[in-house]
Amino acid sequence: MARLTRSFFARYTPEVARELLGCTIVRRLGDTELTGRIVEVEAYRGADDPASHAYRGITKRTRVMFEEAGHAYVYFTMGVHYCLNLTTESVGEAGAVLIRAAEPLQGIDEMRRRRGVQDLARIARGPGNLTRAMGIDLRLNGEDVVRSMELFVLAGEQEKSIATSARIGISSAQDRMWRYYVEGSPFVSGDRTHNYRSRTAG
DNA sequence: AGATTGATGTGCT
DNA sequence: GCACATCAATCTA
Repeated sequence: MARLTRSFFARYTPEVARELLGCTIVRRLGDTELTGRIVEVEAYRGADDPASHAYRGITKRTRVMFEEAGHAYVYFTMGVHYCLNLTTESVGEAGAVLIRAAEPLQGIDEMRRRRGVQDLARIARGPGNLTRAMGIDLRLNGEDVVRSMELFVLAGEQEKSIATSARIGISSAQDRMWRYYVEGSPFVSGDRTHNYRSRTAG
């Protein structure tokens, strides 16, 4: 499968988010290649999205969300976790897709070791767990995933059964169904409440 | 300069 | 359901 291009990312964020489902995220660490099929994402935009880090404009942290699409936006949260986003939209328009969960494909033993759990379904379920499994931290903030050899995304089959819900851990903009996930996948995070409140779409 | 606040995960109850 | 680990950016003054 071919690598995702700049023009794939430089579009309306919810559309990019939906189409990232089924794509393969690749993390190269020297000889080892850690890969997973993306099964859960969330879309975040800018001035029109109160739930977004970019809502209040450009800051040191959110700068990358406003620049050229197709870059990694990595941030640290709760004193413990890193979260990986891929930037979207045109230059000057903020946008990013949070990668929330993936189905492990290659380098499973290495990811098990990094996570310290055996259960395949738990290795990359949840944004903090995914980055931990794949060795992603602030050093990759700003990485150009269109050109990088360390972190990139391969195109996949378009998912058929996609469900949506409000974004997890967000109190504002509850009416915006900007979380997308593969319906029924055991690799998806979120409790029964979140997934019950969702609806099929696509 | 100091305080506040998380786009979380786990383990215990 | 709830406590807690633990840090960087942002907010407040």
